[in-house]
Amino acid sequence: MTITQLHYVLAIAEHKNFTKAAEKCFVTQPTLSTQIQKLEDELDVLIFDRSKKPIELTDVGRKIVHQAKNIVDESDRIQDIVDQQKGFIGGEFKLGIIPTVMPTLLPMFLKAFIKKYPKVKLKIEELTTEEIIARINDGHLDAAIAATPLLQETIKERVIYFEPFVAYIPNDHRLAPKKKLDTSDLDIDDMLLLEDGHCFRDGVINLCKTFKNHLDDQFQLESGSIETLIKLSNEGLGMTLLPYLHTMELNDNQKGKLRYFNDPSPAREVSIIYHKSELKMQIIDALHNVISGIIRGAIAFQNVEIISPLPK
Amino acid sequence: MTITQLHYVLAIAEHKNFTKAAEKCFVTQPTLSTQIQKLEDELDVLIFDRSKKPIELTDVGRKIVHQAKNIVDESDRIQDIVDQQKGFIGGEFKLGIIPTVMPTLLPMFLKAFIKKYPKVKLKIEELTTEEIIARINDGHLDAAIAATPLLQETIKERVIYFEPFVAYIPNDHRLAPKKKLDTSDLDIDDMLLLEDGHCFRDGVINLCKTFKNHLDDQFQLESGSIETLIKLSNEGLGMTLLPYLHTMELNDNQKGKLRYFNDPSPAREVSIIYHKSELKMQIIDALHNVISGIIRGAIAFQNVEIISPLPK
DNA sequence: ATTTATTATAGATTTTATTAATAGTTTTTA
DNA sequence: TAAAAACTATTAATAAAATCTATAATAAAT
Repeated sequence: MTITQLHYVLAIAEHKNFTKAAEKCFVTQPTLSTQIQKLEDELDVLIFDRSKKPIELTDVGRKIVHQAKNIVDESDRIQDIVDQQKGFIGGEFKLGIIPTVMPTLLPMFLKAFIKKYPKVKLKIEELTTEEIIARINDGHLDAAIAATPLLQETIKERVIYFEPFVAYIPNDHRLAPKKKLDTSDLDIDDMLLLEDGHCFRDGVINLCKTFKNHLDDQFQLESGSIETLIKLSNEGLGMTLLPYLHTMELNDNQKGKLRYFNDPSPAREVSIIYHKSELKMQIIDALHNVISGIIRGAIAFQNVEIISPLPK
Repeated sequence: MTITQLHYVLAIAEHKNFTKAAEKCFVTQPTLSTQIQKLEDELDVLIFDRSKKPIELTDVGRKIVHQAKNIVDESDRIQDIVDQQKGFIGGEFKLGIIPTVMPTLLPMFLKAFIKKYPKVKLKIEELTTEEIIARINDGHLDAAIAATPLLQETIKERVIYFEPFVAYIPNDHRLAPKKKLDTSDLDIDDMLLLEDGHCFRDGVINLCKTFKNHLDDQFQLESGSIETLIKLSNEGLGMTLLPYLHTMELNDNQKGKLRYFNDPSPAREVSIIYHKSELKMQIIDALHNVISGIIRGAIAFQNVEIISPLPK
């Protein structure tokens, strides 16, 4: 049994197709077939059921794939150990970021990071929390920046900052006269929300639900971006809530519509999250250091109340 | 990087000598040298410091060896998974047994076990608890039978039975007239003990210490076997304590000298212990089942007080 | 029935691992 | 300090293997 064979097994398990898996492994399909057969001979079990289309795993196959993933992960860590020893921070690193964090946070730290760690090839993808969790678990992401806590057994979280919710209220709104808001002022029914799948949406709903038991499921309007929410609000279609960092680039007219919350302000917790196997931990450390160093200047709220980003 | 190379690394780390390691791996020394060099080239670090005699690990080397052990363990488990699937119980299995359990327990279960699982090649070694712990941790033992609890982070325990302590008291001893004993009757100073290193000795000391604060370190006599203790006691040199199973093969005259304890009788807990990685778990299960099935007929004490087998 | 998609097989080629013999070190011993 | 002993590294030949190209076989889809 070789580690290469295990890589092949994982690739086939993922693509359910010898030919595609072979491409991903940069070998020809017969190579893959032969190696899988050799492994199956050696173990004297069938790992794949080739009679089904697309190919399926046998029962033992499923367990073997799971174990193979362990072994491949653990063997990747040998290179990690060497890198750590040498103080080498480099290589490809796949980072996911949720949509409501991406446009504000990324410009703040990206330049500083690639300057400080030029050997890291960052591949950044905008993904929802749900997609991020799946991809961290299957190894397609090395880490991600998301709202926490996520209560995921297999994923570790390291808090970067707390970002308060700020209300954006049109001039004719019932709350416009108030200088500061309390969470009890909020009413989900005149709140503009992001569309389904955004955890910031779920955070806002959770916040409102704390003071309202039943949730009327027919919201008037939903949007895919915070910029749109602001424009809709300007049209008098309702108030909305913004993450603090989004308020920094507003013009003076828009800033006049902002209303902050009384302490403890509701806030979301933004963390760098990664698989519990802690692969590429040096790069995760580096990211955490760069981001929290930069964010410390821009945001420094202590007395906040964390709102869960999870739906329901 | 191949699993074979990792095996080579582990062998050299263990024997601190390329030539000996090569023998253990059933290859020639140049093969080993070449493979290690290839691995060192690939990782671009030195794993071994060949300037020292005997050879030493570098700092990274130590970490790599530790990780290599993980990987090799995890890859062994693939065969385990297959065996489990097939219901196959076989292969080599190295079992350690402490000296005070060996002569009584082994004859009881060995025959039944090899009859029920003829494909398992049991290799049994008599070892002290300390040796057992070391060898389970470094992988030289698959499991062992020892007195517990051992409070070892890396080792799991599965209780097989509780074995009461029984006093063996010469006719002229001050306790001889008593029908039943209490632990408070015991005095470490007229107790015949096994020599250092036996956990049964430590158990007896712990038992006596519960009622005596300071321990006089000058015992008159110490012996390496329980049979000798009985003979010494017959000579009037003091009383001694025996594990219950040892009392079953005494002759009638000797049985007359036995005194049992009032409930809850002091007892030792005898368990099958194994590394937390749970390799070869099917065989461990099989052993546990056979032994507890057999022991259930011979020993069935419930109301006992477990005495720790650990020194100090 | 024909096409398409997919895995298996065969034979040639390249790569890799292994060995035996030996060279080059370092350490031990006389 | 020289000789012997004990080790590891190197070399060259050989055996083993992994991989490739080309092709066959097979099953599903049209």
